Amino acid sequence: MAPRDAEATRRRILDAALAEFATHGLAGARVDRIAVTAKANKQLIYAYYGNKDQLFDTVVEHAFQHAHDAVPFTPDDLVSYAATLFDYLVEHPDHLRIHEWRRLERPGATELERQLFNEKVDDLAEVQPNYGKKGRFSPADVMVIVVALASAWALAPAALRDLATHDPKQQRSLIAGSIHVLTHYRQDSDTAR
Amino acid sequence: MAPRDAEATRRRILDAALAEFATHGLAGARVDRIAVTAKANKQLIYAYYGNKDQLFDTVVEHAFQHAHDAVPFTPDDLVSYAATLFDYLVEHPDHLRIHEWRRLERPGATELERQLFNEKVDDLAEVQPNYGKKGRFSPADVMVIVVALASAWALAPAALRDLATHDPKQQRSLIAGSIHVLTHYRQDSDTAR
DNA sequence: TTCCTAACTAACTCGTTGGTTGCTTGCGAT
DNA sequence: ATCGCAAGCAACCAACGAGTTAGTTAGGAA
Repeated sequence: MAPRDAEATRRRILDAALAEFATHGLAGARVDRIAVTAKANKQLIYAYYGNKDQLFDTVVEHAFQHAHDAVPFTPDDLVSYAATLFDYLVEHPDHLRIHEWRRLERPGATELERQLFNEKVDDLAEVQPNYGKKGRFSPADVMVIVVALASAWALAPAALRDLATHDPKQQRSLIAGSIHVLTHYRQDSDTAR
Repeated sequence: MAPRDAEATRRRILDAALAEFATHGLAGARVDRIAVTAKANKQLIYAYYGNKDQLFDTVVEHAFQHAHDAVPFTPDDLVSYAATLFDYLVEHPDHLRIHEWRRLERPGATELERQLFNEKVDDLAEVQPNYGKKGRFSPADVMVIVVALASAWALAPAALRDLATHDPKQQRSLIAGSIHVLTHYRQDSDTAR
């Protein structure tokens, strides 16, 4: 398995690419560095993944699938879903960064991504059909809030994050609490100024 | 004012740099492109701003100051603060992008940034001294939530954003409503699973 | 008018980087 | 054993891009 194992080499390259792209982004990443980290010849990167852009796309797709598999969606319990998503982001900061780079450097959504979100939103709509009313949260808007809160501390400006809680346990507790409140105490009047 | 106006040239370069960095980031930006856009000679960029990195830092600092001036902080009315912040982000997508790039490519906070956030958090602590209790939101944590919600739609994954409301008015209403609920209905028990 | 300085410019340098080429090496089938 | 082919490699290259240099032009002061 050690020598001449194409599959293992592919994986080593992909892992190295994930690390490189996560820290430097698409434009900042260096193919040579990926080759060194992966202990693979540079040419193999091109042989297996085409070019830098395609390699990046492959990394993104993998990260997405990985996250989807690791964080099961529970439309009837958004509190624990947010908590699980939060835990995932804490444990895989590289994946979060990859998605940020991707949003900035490669706008647009892949088919897989679209499909996974559609699925989630549909599941949510089934459980909470009343969301759809005017002025209320649509299922997709609910997801937006959930995702935003789960990544709130991770995405906060450094200067602010330094002032806030550093304890992940407490962060998760605050996120879960917020979502609990939001899903149970809905305001009736329009957002008074 | 047209010819040989150093101040105007400096500003043109800065504007061009903002646009270039906002779309391509630090690593992806091209100094030559900035020079062309600014209708200035490349050397002037180096004469006025040192090098690419310093130019980027200057742009970031300017954007930060601009946002701070445009969005007055109202610690006693977080709902309207969030709404105003949201409006600013909608009207200045470049500034939001610049700050994202900055978080990814130039970690760490500048002195100005630290100072502005300290100020806000202190103001908030004064108005809401009870926030500090254990398990509750500290002022900084409140700010984290407010910022996260104000930028929730802007930062959502493309595939999800496509499914959610596109109407900024409604987005703002949902943001304001969420913050209203969060600041008025605090949960008592610890985030039940 | 003449000088001096600041604003501005064109053309170059040179290290870097994505991508390629031609070759060698090991492994499994015949 | 040997043939065929996929896996792997070192060296190369053209293009690019940050930063520099040596010079020209405008405009105000003496």
